Amino acid sequence: MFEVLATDSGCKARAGRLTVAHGVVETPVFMPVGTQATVKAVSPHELRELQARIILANSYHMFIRPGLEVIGKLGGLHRFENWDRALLTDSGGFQVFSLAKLRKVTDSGVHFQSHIDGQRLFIGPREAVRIQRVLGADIIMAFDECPPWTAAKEDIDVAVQRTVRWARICAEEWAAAAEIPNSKLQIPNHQQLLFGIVQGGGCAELRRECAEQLAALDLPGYAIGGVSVGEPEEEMLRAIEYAEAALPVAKPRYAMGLGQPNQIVEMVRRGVDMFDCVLPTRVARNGTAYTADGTLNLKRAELKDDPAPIENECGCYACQNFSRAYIRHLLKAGEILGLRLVTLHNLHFYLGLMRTIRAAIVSGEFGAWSRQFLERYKPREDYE
RNA sequence: GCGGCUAUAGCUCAAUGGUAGAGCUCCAGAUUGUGGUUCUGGCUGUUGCGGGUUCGAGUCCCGUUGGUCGCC
Repeated sequence: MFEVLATDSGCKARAGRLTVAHGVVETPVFMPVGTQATVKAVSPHELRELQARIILANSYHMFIRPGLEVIGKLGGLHRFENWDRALLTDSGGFQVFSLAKLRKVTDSGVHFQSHIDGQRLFIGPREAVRIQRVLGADIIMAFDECPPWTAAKEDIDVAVQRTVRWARICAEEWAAAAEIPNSKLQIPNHQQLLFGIVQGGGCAELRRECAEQLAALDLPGYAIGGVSVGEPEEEMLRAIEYAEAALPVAKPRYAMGLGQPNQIVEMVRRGVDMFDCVLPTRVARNGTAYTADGTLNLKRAELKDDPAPIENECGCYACQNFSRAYIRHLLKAGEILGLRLVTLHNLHFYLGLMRTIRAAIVSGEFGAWSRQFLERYKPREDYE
């Protein structure tokens, strides 16, 4: 299912191939985020044209709306959203911690209130796997506890122990291919790959311990979670290094929720294969485009009569057909096309970046290429 | 023509006779397992104009101009 095809001589970057039920995914890969069974502002047809090979959806959101019965009845998430390539669902762990109003965490799972209608619900490791079996994604995620970056070390320790315990239960449930109530969709177990999630905050020992415990389960892949939760960039990269060092080389590594283009290059260098991040799509909706030089705020007054495309060398639909002046006008006027064009551009940028990275690794030029890229790319302001 | 009301930031409007403000717009930022949201900053005034009263006037008085409503 996963093969490492080439490894850089100067760092841990590798080019790989991940084979799942709905196709082959070449890594390093960026996965556009489609939380509510849609990558916001773009159609599946456009995603195919952008050469997206795998996208995300979110169990938590699907579970509370429209609900599993609906998706089960409509034949699973692939058919529901008309996406025939690879699909990954997040377990809902993160959302329970970031969105739910009230929640009570016990060793068996999390009791919480829906952020939509206040309905009281429960998700634990077994529930998370069952939900994701109904949804039917190619890759499913273990149910984890994602504490805030600022949490005390004891609390992070508790989260790590729970996350490991829950991962074992998820693996059990996954292996058992249990009956799924209310589902017409029966997916053979081998068609869904379960990924474990490493927690441990900024603590080297906890990251290592968590990664080792999960590695012992011999899951098809591993994610690094508990990042993109407000930590400074350097600490984030260190957390990635701690986790990566204890993960099996032969399995894909997925950095959850990350990151900026320069951060992705840094993480590829550290051996990460898979990424998802809302930035290219979210920031597009606020009028910001990614370019090889950094971000460009398209609402800026100085662009009001600029005939140039967002980015000169870009081959995306927006850049091939429209000026900055026009796109700025659409954004200022609140027109939907503005959001769509910037989203298409940003996804084109991210997906193209990954193809370039992969080609550089394969040809042995990744070290030189990445230095050049990081030299030119001016990141957004530091977090604080 | 007569009478009433009214005139304050680009817009809509606040401000006991005591340092002219708010919302929106505009400008500049933020956003990392989603947030078309939201948040943080910033610019802008001969208070229609001319006089007067007062220690002090956006505020009170007189005149004037524009707007608006009503009446011959």
